[in-house]
Amino acid sequence: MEAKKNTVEKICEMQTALDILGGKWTFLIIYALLDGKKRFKELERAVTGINTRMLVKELKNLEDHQILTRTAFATVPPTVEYSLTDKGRDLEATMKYLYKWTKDWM
Amino acid sequence: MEAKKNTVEKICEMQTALDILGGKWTFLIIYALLDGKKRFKELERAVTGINTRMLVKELKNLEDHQILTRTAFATVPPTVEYSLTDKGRDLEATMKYLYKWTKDWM
DNA sequence: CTGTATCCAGATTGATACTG
DNA sequence: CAGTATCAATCTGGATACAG
Repeated sequence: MEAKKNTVEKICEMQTALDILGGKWTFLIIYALLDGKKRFKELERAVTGINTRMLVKELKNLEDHQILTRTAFATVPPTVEYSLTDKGRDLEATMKYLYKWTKDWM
Repeated sequence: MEAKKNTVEKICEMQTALDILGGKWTFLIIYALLDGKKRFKELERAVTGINTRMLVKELKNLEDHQILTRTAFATVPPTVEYSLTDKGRDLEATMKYLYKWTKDWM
């Protein structure tokens, strides 16, 4: 019989998740991809204020953790599409409630 | 007639919220307070890995934004209690889904 | 278009020591 | 217990310049 996890244990688990998701831009990038795949430039436009260097870095981070996938096409000029994996899309509920909170309180 | 907000606009709104919530420890502190008020030392123990300086700073930040309240009692030694406001407690759904995601995928 | 590389200033974080 | 103070290390932002 498994004991119910206490708050401290839950926080430790969430810490692992927030190591990945806790970046300054991470949530916003995921949110931007919820309505479908986007190209690099589209993301740069969607996530207002981010710069190229940070976007590259965050995308790499999220790809490393299988939250999104990167697909490159050998076109000229290059086309690269980013889209959420199942793991990434599963954050939709979290995002939806975070946005609701934003609307209600900000 | 109000047009439906597009993703870019929503991201801009969420940016304001994430300016407050996006700190490295913010979500964890709020999560720790969801099951009731806690003292400074209790929070320090609950949020594994945080140090005094950051906890002070984040608590101040969250208090400034009316997400939690700070109540000091003139005892020896001092007692200070932190608890969520309605605004803070309204993040419960977001937290619940974030924890669910953590359990499912980490 | 999709990045990489570099420089630099400023903000954030962490460890430690100390106060009332 | 509940913080403050201080210093060093790390992270981040913004402006370029440039490559495939």
